[in-house]
Amino acid sequence: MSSLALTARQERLLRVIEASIEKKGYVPTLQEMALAMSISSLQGVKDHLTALERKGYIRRSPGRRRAIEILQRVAHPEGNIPIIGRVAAGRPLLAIENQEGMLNLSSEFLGAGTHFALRVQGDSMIEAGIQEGDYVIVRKKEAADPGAIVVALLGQEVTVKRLRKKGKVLLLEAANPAYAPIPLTQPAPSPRILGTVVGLYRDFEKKR
Amino acid sequence: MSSLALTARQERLLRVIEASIEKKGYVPTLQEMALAMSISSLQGVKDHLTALERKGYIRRSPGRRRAIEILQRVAHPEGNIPIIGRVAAGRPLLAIENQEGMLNLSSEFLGAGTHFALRVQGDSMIEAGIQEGDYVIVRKKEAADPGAIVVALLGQEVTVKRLRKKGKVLLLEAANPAYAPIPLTQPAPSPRILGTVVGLYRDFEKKR
DNA sequence: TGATATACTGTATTTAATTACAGTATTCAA
DNA sequence: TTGAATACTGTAATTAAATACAGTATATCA
Repeated sequence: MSSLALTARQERLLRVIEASIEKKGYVPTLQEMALAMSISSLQGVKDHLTALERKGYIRRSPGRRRAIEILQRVAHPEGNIPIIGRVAAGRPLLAIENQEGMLNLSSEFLGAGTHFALRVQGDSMIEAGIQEGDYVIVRKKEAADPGAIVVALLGQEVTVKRLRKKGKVLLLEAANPAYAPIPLTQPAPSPRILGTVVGLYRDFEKKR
Repeated sequence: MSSLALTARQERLLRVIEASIEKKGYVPTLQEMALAMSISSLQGVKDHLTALERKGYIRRSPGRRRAIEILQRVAHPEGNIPIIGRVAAGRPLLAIENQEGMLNLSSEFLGAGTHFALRVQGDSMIEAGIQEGDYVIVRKKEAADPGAIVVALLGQEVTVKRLRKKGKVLLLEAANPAYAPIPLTQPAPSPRILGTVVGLYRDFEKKR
């Protein structure tokens, strides 16, 4: 199901169409697209649409007005958060290595900010009701308050821990007492907080 | 923000439009609406649209094609599951008494069937990782396999329990050993299974 | 080095889809 | 008891918007 890559202009147009559907609820006209893309001729827009259709991103019904069906989105819709499989430690700060899927939550539950979901491995937070296989919903944020459950990068590994303050030092503490707490002021590679856990989703059916 | 009530035909038309947007991604034409409504004249459809606009359910841009914006939905969109506050025991089988909000999950997580969400009260399932305040996502189903976590109606109360089979009798068992198991073959009022717990959502922020 | 894709401008034509007009039949509240 | 809203049929006129045609320029690949 891998589609051909889009050029910058083609992707831009697809985003314009997606934005109109998102905001207004209907497909824009060629003239509206041309305006949004700063193209004076409708033929320019049409060429892009033809390319988008050929590449499998949209489907048109010839002749009919505004009959563009989006088969494959490029922009994340509002409230759709990516489930990431692996977190890369390099630059940019949080590169999404392989996106495993999407989790859609209504935005009133998410609040502001950028979110991602992560599948929990291991049982270090079992005492806090977070089990292996659960998806934690994380808001990207490099600082957090003591007491909050955070996602932190320890070298190459990503862990879910509770942030604690012991005197003056911040600790990453597992809810399971079998794991030792890790001070945040550790020598290289220093642990880095990626975000705060704001939600949790568990699938009782597809859990393996 | 209370709008005027819709007649049966007006509501039907609004559902037709919503269905097209949901499925195809764009607004249907008057002729398509007429076909779906079994109306032979476009004027009939137009009259309904005028009524829908006057009542504040849609917004049209005069003259422009397929420029219908839905301001207020009547049907639950795909993947949007209602969070119910109270479950009524009477008829219909599961009347939604007061809807507290909506939880939107992408349908690949939900699978087929009708779903609703319920806020967990009490700690009877704490051992299974289900805490007070969590939202359990339930698929409506009157039967369940032993081992599944179910939502059952006990008289006027709704509880989350695990279904067990002991010999020939089915039991509703709390994960917390402090609670005694309840046999399903109990005298009146007999417990009734409302559905199977297929998912769980926890909000770490708004939890009170 | 010629073929093919991208990325447009500009005008003319066509048609899908809305709008307009003229009616009919019920129901319901003032 | 009449006026207003709902719920349509049927035809004709209009126009928003897609399509068609004829170009230009650049980049890339084989």
